[in-house]
Amino acid sequence: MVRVQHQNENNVHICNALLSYYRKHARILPWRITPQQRDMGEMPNPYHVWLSEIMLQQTTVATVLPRFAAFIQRWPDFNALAGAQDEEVMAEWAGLGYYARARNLIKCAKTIAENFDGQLPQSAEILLTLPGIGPYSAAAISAISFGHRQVIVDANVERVMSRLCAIETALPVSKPLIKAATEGMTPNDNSGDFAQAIMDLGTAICTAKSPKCNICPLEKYCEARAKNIAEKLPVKAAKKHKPQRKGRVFAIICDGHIWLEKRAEKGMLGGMMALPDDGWSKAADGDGVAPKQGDWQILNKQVRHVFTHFTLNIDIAILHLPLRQGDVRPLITDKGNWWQLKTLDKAGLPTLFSKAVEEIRRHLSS
DNA sequence: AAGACGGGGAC
DNA sequence: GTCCCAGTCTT
Repeated sequence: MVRVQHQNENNVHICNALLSYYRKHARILPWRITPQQRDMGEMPNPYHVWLSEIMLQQTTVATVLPRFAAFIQRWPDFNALAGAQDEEVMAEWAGLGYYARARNLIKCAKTIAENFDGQLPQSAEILLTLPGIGPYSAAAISAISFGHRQVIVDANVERVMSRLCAIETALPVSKPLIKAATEGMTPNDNSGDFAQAIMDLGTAICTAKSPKCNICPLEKYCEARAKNIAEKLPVKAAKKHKPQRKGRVFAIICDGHIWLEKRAEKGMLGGMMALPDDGWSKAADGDGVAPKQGDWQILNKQVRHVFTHFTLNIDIAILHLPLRQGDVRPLITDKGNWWQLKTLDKAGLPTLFSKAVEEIRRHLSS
C-alpha cells in the first residue's frame, strides 16, 4: 500500500537523522562507548550496562553518576557483587530509592554468578527472566551490550514518538501504538544506539516541558510540531491525589551510637537499616507508641518527606540509654524486634532516616 | 488495569 | 508547590 511505503521511507530518514545526531552529540557516560568506538568493533562492558540500566530506572543520569562510580569501584564485576554481603550492597544503594531494585540487583548478580558463569546472558528472553529486569531493561541491555536488534521503549521514546506521530491518545492506552511506531523505525543494526539517540534527544531537545523544536534534527518530520502541539504531548492520565500521613521515629542513643533495625525484606524501604517507627509505614498514621518504655523526649523540629504515594510528617523521639562497658548485645525491644548498635551516622540509611539523624545530631550538639 | 514503590532536579 | 524521570512487580 502507498501509505505503508511512504511510512517506511520516512522512517528511514528519521532513523538516519537520529543516528547522525547521536554520532555528533552523544553524551559521554561511563557505562557507554562512543559511536566511534562502536565503529571500531568495541563493545561496552555488559556488567556496566546492566548496572546502569537498573540504576537508571526512574532515576536521573545526574543522580546515578556518582553511585555508579562507587559501585563499579567496590564491585567491578558480577562475581564480586555476588560475593558481597547483602547489607553492604543495601547500604551502598541507600538514598537511591526504590530499594526493591537493590534487593533484585543482589539476586540477579548471584543468579548470574551461579547459573551463568559470571557472564550476562545475551538474549532479551533470558534477561527478562532475571530479577529486576523487565521488558524495557531486557531489550535495552541486549541491544546495547550485545548488538541484538530490540525495540526499546522508555519514557523518552514514549514522548518523542508521541510527538513525531502526533499521538493524542493518552498514556498508557497509547503504549501499543508507540511500540508499533518504534518497531517500524528501529534499524536492524545499531538498535541500541538508535534508542540511546532518542534518549539523548529527549533529554536535551525533546524535553517534557518547553521542547527546543527550533533546533531539533527531527523538526521537519514531526507531526506534533506541524500541528503546534508538541508541548501538549504525550497526554497522560490524571494523577491521583497524594494523601498525608504522620508518624514518629525512635532514636535510642548511647555514647554517640544509635540503635537501628533492619526492616523486613518486603514493603516500604524493605531490607534497609532504619530508625524504628510507630507504624506509619504500614498504610496508616503511626500510633505514637514507643517500642520500649522510657523517658522519651520529643524533638521540636519535625521532618517532612515525600514518598511516591504519600507525604509524611514525622517527629523524632529520643531516649538516652546508658550502655554497660563493652556491652554490644543486640537490644530486644518490647515488640520482640532486634536492633543493632551503629555509629550515629546518616550514611547507609534511606533519605528519610538520614534527615532524622541529621536533626538528632543537630539536637545533641546544641 | 491499577497500585506500590524513593528521591532529586527543573521550573 | 508541580511535574517528571533509561520501570518493575504485585494484586
